[in-house]
Amino acid sequence: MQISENTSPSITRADTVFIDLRQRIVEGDILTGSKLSEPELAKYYEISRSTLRDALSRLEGCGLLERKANIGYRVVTLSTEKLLEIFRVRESLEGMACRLAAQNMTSKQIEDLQKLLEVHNQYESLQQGQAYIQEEGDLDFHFRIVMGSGNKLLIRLLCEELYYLVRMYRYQFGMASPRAKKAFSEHHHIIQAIEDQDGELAEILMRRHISASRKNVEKRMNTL
Amino acid sequence: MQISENTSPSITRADTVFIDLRQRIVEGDILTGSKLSEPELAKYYEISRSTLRDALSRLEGCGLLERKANIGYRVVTLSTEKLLEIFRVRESLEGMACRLAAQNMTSKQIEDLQKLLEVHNQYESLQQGQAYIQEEGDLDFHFRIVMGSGNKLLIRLLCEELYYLVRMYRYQFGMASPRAKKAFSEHHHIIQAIEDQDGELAEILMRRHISASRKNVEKRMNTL
DNA sequence: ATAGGATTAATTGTCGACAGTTAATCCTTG
DNA sequence: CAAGGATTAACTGTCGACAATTAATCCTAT
Repeated sequence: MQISENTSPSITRADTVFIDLRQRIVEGDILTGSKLSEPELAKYYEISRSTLRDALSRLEGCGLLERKANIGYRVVTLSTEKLLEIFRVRESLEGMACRLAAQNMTSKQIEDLQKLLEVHNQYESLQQGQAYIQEEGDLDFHFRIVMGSGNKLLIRLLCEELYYLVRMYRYQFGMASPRAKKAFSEHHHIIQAIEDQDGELAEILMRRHISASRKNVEKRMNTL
Repeated sequence: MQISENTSPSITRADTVFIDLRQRIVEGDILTGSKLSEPELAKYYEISRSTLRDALSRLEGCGLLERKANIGYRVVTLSTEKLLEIFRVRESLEGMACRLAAQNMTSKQIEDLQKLLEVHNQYESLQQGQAYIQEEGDLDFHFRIVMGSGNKLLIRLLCEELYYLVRMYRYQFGMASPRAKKAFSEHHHIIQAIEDQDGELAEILMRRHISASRKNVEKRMNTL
């Protein structure tokens, strides 16, 4: 007898190490560009190298590690150029996600999204300029829209891969954007377009929203 | 003394198995949805399970295999729904790639692309309706534009991951499109926009080009 | 003293074996 | 004879060890 379609959540040692390493890399606990010593890490986690390598190969699949034959794994290096590349990809993918979300999101999902934004608004009025919470909230917003697209490939590419890189940049580059107020208003307009089931407009607004962030980084880059 | 920035091409056993398995999966030699037996495959390639698992984990990163804990790897199953999802992602990503290509491609790259199209044209006039060569040529065209974007993240996502899935669908679904002539003319228009460095138009044309293919599949799906 | 090369150490790639989990087989029972 | 459960077999997860490659150290020679 089949119980359900449940994806057996049997957790393995490699899984837990994978998740822990991912967080340490994203938060900069393991330094950008640093080489990972397999014996050292295996000892740290008290696991064998085989298990560790299983976790490492998955991190490579997420784009957080790079590997060279006979040399080993390194944490990816961060650069403004790469960050701009990420913005371009996000602009296109999230634009599409937003278009699809406008077609596919249920009214309950939209309602939840609106509530989320109200919560963020309160935080914002409480702690003016507190970039951290705000930025995390921003990613929550984008996350939900991607989920709302219903496109599993989009969800995998963005939520399970690219967003970890994005969070890595925010942790380590300190993306305290001066666009806080504007960004909030843009979020509201995006939700409105989704509520109106206007996919075309929703895509345009999302692309502008992300494009503006990119230009903001470009501008700051040029003033340095 | 450093010789160069050369990415040491030291090939490993896992590399060769990875490449060979990828081809066998794409071409359907290993059946869609089938479970991979690690002992069996290791015996086939005359390698240990460790080495094999290294190759398998990389194939999972490419989206060609799926893995469940304590159960193993399976070849991804193909479906029309998934194919449509791929088209949506391609539409957005390749649209952006085309926009960037219009800004960044050198005149020599553009020239080569035009020559490629001429070659395809000759093939087409020679062998009317020979879908195979034509479809491969189509992917060549798209491949070069993505490369021309200069965005390494885009290149990785499309050329090193998604395009293998696309080729897999073409091999196994037999995507003999009735759009041959139209597609050729669309390619010409796209190149023209790139040559004019009109990124905005180039993106629109590429998106329409891919969207038309998607609609073609949707139409055929509804008639079944 | 330094540059170059040989030797040593350390790290990654690969292997085979055992442990834990899942699937298959067989037996029992209603 | 079918259904359920216990037993067996097979497979994946994990481990430690050896081989091949890379990095570090030391020695030699100019």
